[in-house]
Amino acid sequence: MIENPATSRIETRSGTVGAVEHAIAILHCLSGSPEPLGINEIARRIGLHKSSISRLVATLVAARLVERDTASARIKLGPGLVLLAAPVLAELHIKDLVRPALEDLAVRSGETASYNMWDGREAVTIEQVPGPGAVRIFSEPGRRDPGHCTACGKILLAHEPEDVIEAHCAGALERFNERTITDPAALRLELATSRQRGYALNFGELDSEISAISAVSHDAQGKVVGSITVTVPSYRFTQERQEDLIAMVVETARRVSRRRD
Amino acid sequence: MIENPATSRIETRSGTVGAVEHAIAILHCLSGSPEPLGINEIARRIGLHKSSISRLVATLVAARLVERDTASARIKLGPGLVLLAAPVLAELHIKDLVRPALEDLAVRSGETASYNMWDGREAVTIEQVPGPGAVRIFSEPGRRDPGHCTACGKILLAHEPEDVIEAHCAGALERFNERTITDPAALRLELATSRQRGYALNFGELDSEISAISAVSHDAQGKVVGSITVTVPSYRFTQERQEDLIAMVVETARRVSRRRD
DNA sequence: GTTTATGTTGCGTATGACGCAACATCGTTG
DNA sequence: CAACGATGTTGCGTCATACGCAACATAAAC
Repeated sequence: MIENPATSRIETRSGTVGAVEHAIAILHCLSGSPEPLGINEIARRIGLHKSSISRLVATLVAARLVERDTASARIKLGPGLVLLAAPVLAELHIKDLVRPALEDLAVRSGETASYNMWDGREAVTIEQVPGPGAVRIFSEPGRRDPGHCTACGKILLAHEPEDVIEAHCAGALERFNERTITDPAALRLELATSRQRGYALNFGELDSEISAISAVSHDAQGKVVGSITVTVPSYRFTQERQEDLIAMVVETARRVSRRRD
Repeated sequence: MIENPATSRIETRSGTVGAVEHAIAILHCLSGSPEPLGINEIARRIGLHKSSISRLVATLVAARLVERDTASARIKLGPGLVLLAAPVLAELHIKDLVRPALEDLAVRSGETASYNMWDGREAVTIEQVPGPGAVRIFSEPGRRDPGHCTACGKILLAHEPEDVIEAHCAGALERFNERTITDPAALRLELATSRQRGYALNFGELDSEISAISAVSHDAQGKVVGSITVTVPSYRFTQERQEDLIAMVVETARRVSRRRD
């Protein structure tokens, strides 16, 4: 029903409930935006009528999955999500396993360390520990990184099923600078390489001043759940440091992948 | 419209979208259950047909808000919730403000400290730091505590709007032992007292071996967002310790309520 | 004042969400 | 091994309802 270019896409699959898909689209839409959105803005992005969005939002507000910003009356994600996510977070051992590992990594590497997960479209920063240096990379939890031009995005995408990778490569690969990989074939190769060597690199492909290394972590069943990333100012990303940093990232990723719950 | 004891209730309000309410009911249902649930079990609790639940769940699975347990194929909350909650958690300063405060409190009090939020029906443990002692209270994040017989439940409920309090007092107040407050009038008084003195106490009203102290924390706008709780084995909850513990809890709650974002 | 943007609320219609029942799988038990 | 029970998915018809429209409210812009 749509051909709106820059929208959070809706595709009415069968065997699923449309209204709920729309509600979820709203959540993703808000999650993708750094600031609260108005009803009209959401309607524009999703491709539904104002009135429908208004009612859907009212439903989500009642459950506190979203809330209205006190000042602007615009809509943002709400505390109800934290309540629902709490047991999942506990099971993922974010606090007692991932966070200490990130702190350790940040100290040893001297750079910002983060933990990311793949949301089906992009990599999302879940947890982050800034490096000790004066010049440091800063990124808020919730930040989203594209799959074709960031270290965490590439390594997480590389571990998705083949059809997801294919769809992504075939889609629009936005160019951010001359380093960005925009050729589908080149990206396919890059992902395959990253997957088999166990880590992905980013040489300023999104922002030329920022480089990074990322490796995936597994859960007790061996399923990929997230990735450990170190983000480094490009001018510090020298040949000799790369080896050490890669080793640290890979080792940290393995450490948080501990067997057993 | 409720006479079903152990169900996540549905009430079809106007101006909202029914199907989405049902999907949210499923999430709450799963959140309330310590273990994964089958389609039939969910259908029973929500009061919808198997087939409807099946389709709703399929929709939620596609968005990874829920997932199927690898072993049992039953349904539990999924990692997509973590992705959505990440930005909200950051804004609530759980990691950089609440957690350190809890660690400090756990050390100083020698008891388990936790942070809880109200989900509209019960108090939910968001973050928790076990005490240093050999005998310690343990509670998983995601754990839910009733509003009429726990410290965090009482203090959070006491700060809800008047109609919520009234509805709760008028509802079924389950008796767990001889200390549980089951008289509506007594509960109303208890809540009012707790609110005005700034903290709530629990003298083994849920489990006679467990006592607790809890005080609310505010956000930058002064709105109540959660509560700080210390949980103490009842045999250690002596008169002389109470004063000190109360002071610590109240002070910690104020500390995490810092003005400023 | 006029004008533009933004959000909520009846209202009719056609879409689709629900319940039913048949069909698959399993796991269990005699 | 057959027979059973319990569980989950999938057409199918129908009635509820989610959607778009348009009018109304508010508020901001110039």
